[in-house]
Amino acid sequence: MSKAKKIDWNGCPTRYAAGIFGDKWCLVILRDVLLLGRRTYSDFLNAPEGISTNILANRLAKMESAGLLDRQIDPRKASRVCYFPTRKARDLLPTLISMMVWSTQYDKDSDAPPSFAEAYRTDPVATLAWYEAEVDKVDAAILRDLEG
Amino acid sequence: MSKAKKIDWNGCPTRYAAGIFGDKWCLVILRDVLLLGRRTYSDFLNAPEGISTNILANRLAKMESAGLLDRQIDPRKASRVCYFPTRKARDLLPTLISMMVWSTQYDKDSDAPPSFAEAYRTDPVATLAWYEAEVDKVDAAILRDLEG
DNA sequence: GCTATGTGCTTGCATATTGCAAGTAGAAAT
DNA sequence: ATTTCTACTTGCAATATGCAAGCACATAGC
Repeated sequence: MSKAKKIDWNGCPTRYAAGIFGDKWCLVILRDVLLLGRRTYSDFLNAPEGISTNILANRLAKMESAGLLDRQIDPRKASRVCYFPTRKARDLLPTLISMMVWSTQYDKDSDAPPSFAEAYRTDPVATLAWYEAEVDKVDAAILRDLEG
Repeated sequence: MSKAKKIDWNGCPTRYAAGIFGDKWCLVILRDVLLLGRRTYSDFLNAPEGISTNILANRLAKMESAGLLDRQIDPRKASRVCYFPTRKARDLLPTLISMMVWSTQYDKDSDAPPSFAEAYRTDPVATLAWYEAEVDKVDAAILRDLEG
């Protein structure tokens, strides 16, 4: 007899995106993994925002099953787990950057250098390419290390 | 394990953006007001997502005080209230659209026509300009009516 | 004026989600 | 052998949400 008025969050592109962006912790983890080179549980835990351990575990699982993070155990040090951004996550870089450009414009207390938004406005394609390359570099370095 | 080089700057634009994007209901209202021409409390209430009345009132107040919505009472019909997107909100259009392009790429059940993402990828500037113009048209029509 | 309806909320309460502190399990280091 | 490190899990109190109802004020029709 369940009325099950559960709405389908797929379909509408905004709703679908809200599945990740509509959660501040997912957003912060996305930033960490795409822009700050953080990869491990404790990396995320030690971010200044102060996520709590249960929420972190919950979000990492959620983002892994959403196909955004790739969970890999270090073969030479099994107590270490790395979360890598998938292509699907990397494809969110333009959105993240666009969001950050907006923030630097409207947040009076923003510490981000004006050069960031300026670079993006001058040449968005090149700026995005630079960030993409940075993600690649970080991933390559960590993977190289994992594989020996 | 070698220390991965971190992209480093002092502030946190992601956190600021998370104030709006990190809440699914704010995102939905933003979509409604920027892309679907919804302006009133009941417009938002009748959206298929089914926001509840207390949450809607709470988010409208939050978004108004965040400078995203401009609350205006119809001078000729005082029971009607319109929420207009501010410039600050309009400047989120590129982020919203970028997010939606990503969704249409990854949501298998997406309702959005492929032409949407295609148009954006072919000519992002023109596509954004078109959406901006749409917001202007809707606002102009409502304002013209309000002011007589 | 009197009633009905429309519009934009507020209130109360059950349920769900979160934050915090503590604990646990399996490596790894000493 | 014991401590520490890393990645979690668990329990519980606080907070946020969903749902239904109610409320204030404003037109609209009679």
